[in-house]
Amino acid sequence: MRKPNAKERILETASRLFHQRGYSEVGINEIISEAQTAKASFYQHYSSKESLCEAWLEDTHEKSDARLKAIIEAEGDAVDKLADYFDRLKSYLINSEFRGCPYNNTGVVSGEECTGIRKQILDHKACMRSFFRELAFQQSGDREKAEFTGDRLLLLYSGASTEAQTVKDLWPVDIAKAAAIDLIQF
Amino acid sequence: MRKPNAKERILETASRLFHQRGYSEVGINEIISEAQTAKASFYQHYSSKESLCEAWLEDTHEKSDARLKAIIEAEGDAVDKLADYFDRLKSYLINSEFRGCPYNNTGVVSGEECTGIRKQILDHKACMRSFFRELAFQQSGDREKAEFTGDRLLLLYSGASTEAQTVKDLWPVDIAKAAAIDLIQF
Amino acid sequence: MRKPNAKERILETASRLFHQRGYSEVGINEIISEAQTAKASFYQHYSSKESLCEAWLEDTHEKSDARLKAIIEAEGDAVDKLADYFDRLKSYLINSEFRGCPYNNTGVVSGEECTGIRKQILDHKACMRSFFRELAFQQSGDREKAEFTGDRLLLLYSGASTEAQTVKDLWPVDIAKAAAIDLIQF
Amino acid sequence: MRKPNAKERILETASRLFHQRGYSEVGINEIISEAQTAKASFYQHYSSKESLCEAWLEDTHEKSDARLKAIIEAEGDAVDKLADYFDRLKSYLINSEFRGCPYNNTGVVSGEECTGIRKQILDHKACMRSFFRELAFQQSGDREKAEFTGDRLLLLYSGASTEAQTVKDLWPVDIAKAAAIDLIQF
DNA sequence: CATGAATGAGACTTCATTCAT
DNA sequence: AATGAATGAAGTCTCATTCAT
Repeated sequence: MRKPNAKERILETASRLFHQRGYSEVGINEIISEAQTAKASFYQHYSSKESLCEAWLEDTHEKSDARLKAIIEAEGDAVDKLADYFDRLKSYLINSEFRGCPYNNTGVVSGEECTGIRKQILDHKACMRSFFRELAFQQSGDREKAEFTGDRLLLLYSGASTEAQTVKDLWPVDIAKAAAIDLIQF
Repeated sequence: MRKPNAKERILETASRLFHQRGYSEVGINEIISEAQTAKASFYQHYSSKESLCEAWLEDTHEKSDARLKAIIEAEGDAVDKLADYFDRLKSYLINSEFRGCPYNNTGVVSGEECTGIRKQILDHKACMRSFFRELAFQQSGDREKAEFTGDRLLLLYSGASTEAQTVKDLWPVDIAKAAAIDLIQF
Repeated sequence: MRKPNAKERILETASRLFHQRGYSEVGINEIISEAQTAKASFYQHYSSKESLCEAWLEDTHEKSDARLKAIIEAEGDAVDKLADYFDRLKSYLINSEFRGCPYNNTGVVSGEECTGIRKQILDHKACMRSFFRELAFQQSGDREKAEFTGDRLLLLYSGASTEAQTVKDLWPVDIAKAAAIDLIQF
Repeated sequence: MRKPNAKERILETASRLFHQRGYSEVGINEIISEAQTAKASFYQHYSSKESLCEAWLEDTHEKSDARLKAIIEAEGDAVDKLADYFDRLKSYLINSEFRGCPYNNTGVVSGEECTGIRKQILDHKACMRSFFRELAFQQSGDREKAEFTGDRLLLLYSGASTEAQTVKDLWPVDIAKAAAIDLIQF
C-alpha cells in the first residue's frame, strides 16, 4: 500500500475535503476514513480538528505565498503579471468548482475563539495585500500611490472571488481583471 | 403568558443568530431556547431549518431591497448616494460586529442541494447588481457604460464587505468608497 | 367540495392508510391532512388515535361479518363456498398489495394495554372461527366434528394469509385452498 | 466498570425488546438505556436501527436453523419429530408470552424499502418451508408428495403461531399439531 | 362544528474527543 | 505509532394531544 505517512495522508485528505465542502461541513470521521487512519492516530498528530484546520491553512498559505513571490520576482510588465494573476484565478475557480477562497470560507464558520485559525487568515490576507501593493509599486514606482492602488486591487480580487463563488460563473473575474488593469495603469 | 406569536419570535431570533454566527453554526435547539418556544412549535411554522433560513434571507432581502429602492428614487446626486451607501455599510458593519453579508456567509455553508437558499442568494445578488448599475446610470445617463461601471462597483462593494468581515476593520470600506466615487465619475 | 361529513372522511382515510401501511406507521397528521380536517375536529369525533383504530376495526368487522353471513346463508355446497372464500382471499390480497389481515397486523403493534383494540381483534377472530365451524357443519352435519374441522380450516386460512403477506405471493393461498377442500370433505 | 463489550449487550437487549414488543415499538433510547451504553457506542457497532434489526433476525435465524437441523438429523420417526416440534412451539410461546414469530411481526412493520430486513425474513421463511418438506419426505420417501405435504404443514404452523399470538392461548397449536400429524401420515 | 397555534416527550443520528490496549 | 471501542453533548425532526378562539 502507498502509505507514505499517516500525518501527510491526513493533511492531504483534509485539504481536499475542507476546500471542497468547507471546514464546518467535514467531520473527523470522514477524514480519517478517507485517509485510512485510526481515530487515535489522528489525535497523535493533531491535537484537534481546529489544529488540523490551522495546518491546512498554513500549508495552503505556503504554497500560495510561493506563487505570489514567483510572480513578483519574475521578469516582465506589472500589467501582464496582473492579467496573468486573474487568469490563474479563473483556472483555479474552474478546477475547484467555484469554491472560492479557503480563508474567507473558513472565516465565516470559525468564531473569534479560534485564535489559531484567525491568525492564519489574517496572515494570509496581509500577504495578499502586500502582493497587490508590490505589483502596483512595480508599475508606478511610487510607494505611496502603490499602497493606495494595491488596496483597491485587493478589493477587486476579493469581490471577484466572492461573487464568482456565489454565482458560480466567471464574469466577476473578467470584470475585475479589466478594472484592475485600468486601475494599475492609472 | 405573553407569547403572542411564536413564528415571529422564531424568525427574529434566528435572524439574529444566523447573522451573528452563521447558518451552519446555529442549531434549532438554540433558536427555540432563545425564542422560548417548543420544538414542535417551530416545525409547525417552518418545515425545516433550511426553510427557516430561506424565510430569514427573504425577510432580509425585502428590507434591503426597500432601502436600495429608497436610495435610487431619492433626489440628489448619484455620487452622494454612492458615498451614502458606503457610509451606511460602515454603520452596518459596526452594528453587526463585522459579520458581513448574510448571503455570502450562507452561500459558503449551503450546498447545491439547498435550492431554496441558493435562489434567495442569487435573487439578492441580482438586485445588488441592478442597484449599482442603476446608480451608475443616474450619473452617466449611458446605459451601456452604466452596466460596465455598475459591475465594477458591485465588486468593490463585495470585496469591501468580505475584507472588512475578515479583518474586522473598516479600512476596506473606506478604500472601496473612494474607489467607487472615482469610478462612477470616470 | 364533496365533504359529506368530517367524521366519515376521517374514518375512510384512516381505514385506507391503516390498512396500507399499518396502524403504527400512520400518524394523526397524515390522516387529518388527507381527510382535509382540522386537528381539533378529529378529537371532536375520536378521543384518541387508539379509538379511531377501534372504529376502523369495528367498521371492517361489520363489513366482513356481513360477507361471512351471506356466504353461510347462501344456497349451495359447502365445498364450493369454501373454494369461493379462498378465491376471494386471493383477490383481496392482490387488491391490497398483500397487506394481509388488519387484525393480525394491528395486534402486532398494539400492546396489552390497548383493551379496546384487543377486544375488536378477539371478537373478529371468534367470528372467523364460527364461520369456518359453520361451514364445516354445513358439509358434515356433525356438530362435534365440525368444530374440529373448522378450527383446522381457520389455521389454514390464517397461515395462508400471513405467509402470502410475507412472501407477497399467492402460492400459500392456493395450498391452503387445496388443503381446506381436502379437509372439509374428510 | 464491568462493561466488557457493548455490542453484545446491545444485541441481547434489542433481541429481548424487539421480540417482546415489536421492532417499531422499541426505540434506540430504550435499548441503550437498558444495555447501559452511550448512544454513540450504539452507532459505532450498528449503522442504524434497521441494521440492528437485521443483526437480531440473523442471530435468531442462526439459532433457529441449528435447532431445525438437529431435528432433521436426529434419529427417529418423522411423526414424533413433528409432534416434538409443535410441543417446542408451545413451550416457546409460553416463555415468550405469546409474542409469536419475530419474522412475521417484523415484516408487518417494515416496508419494502427495508431490503435487508426483508431478505432475512424471506430467507427464514424459505428455511422453514424446507424444514417441513424435509420432514414430510422423511415420512413418505416421496419427494413430490413431500413438497405438497410440507407446504401444508408450514401453513398449519404459521396459522397456529399467528392465532396463538392473537388469542394468547395454546389451543391453535394443539389443533395444528393434531392436523399436522394426520397430514404427514396421509 | 371548525380552526390552527402550541406543546412535552421522544424519535433517529452525528459530533469531536478520550481511553485502555 | 497504531488501534477501535466508548462517550456526553448536540444535531434535526415527529409524535399524539390540548388549548384558546
